[in-house]
Amino acid sequence: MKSSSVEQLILDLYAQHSTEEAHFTAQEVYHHIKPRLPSVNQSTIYRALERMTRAGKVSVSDMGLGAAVYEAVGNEHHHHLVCQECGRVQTIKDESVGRLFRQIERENNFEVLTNHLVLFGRCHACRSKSDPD
Amino acid sequence: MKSSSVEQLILDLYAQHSTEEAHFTAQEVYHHIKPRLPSVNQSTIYRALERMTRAGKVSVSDMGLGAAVYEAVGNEHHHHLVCQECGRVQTIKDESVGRLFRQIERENNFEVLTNHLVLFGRCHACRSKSDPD
DNA sequence: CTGAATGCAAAGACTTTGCATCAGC
DNA sequence: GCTGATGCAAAGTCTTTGCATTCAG
Repeated sequence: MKSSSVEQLILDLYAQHSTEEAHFTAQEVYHHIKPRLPSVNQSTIYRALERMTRAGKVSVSDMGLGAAVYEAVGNEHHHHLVCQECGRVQTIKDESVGRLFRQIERENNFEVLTNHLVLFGRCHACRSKSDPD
Repeated sequence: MKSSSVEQLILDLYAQHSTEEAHFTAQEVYHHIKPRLPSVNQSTIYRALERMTRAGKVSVSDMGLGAAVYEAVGNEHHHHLVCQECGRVQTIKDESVGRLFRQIERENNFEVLTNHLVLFGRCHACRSKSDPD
């Protein structure tokens, strides 16, 4: 099936950014697309993102921003560490995560579809600042 | 520091449920507390939950309900598998998750504070139904 | 022609906030 | 009296939805 023009623009947006850093809220996607397609409406963005999520083209997750973030689904899975104090986001590539998911699938008879793990905590800088162990 | 009466009622609510199943949205907490403390206001619940989260008494996570869910922080960490098709929630206790978190902490110099992992996917029943591998 | 995608406007849901009041120390 | 907690009402965001229109096959 051919993608709608909006879907293509969304994919272009992701293509313009490094895979690991490209995670946008629906609102951010909207503000990026709007200048390229001035007639576009917010609801169209929400509907396109939902369609693409169902189709496995993008994944959605909660990074603690009060809004869902979407990113393109690529071959390389990666995960994020979000600092609750300074908001810094670190990207980690960790095969261990995939291994754990496979193990959980086996042990629980459950197909894990989450492919983007977001963990919250405190980054090194914030730990050094407030609580020098 | 002494807890406010609202905090105590919230803790009571969690005490009344098995630790593993007690995850409520702020709205659900409100509707549980309201009959016990009719004067209570929604904003008080939100403020109490935020305070308790900061104090490490409850943890917050996104279970795909469109609202944050809060649960009491206990000694035993547990995690949830949420079926995207039927909504079923499975609880898993998995030391592997804790081990992975510790490993991520070491490798990334980051203190992981997330202690409740939520993974989305398809449960056994839904897999059998729609896609008998 | 028919189903999917879109625009538009409105509504819905969750959450936050400013301000006044109240309670505890 | 001061600080934190609460009530109240309003606003702010994010997101969904109903309906009419347009687009593609």
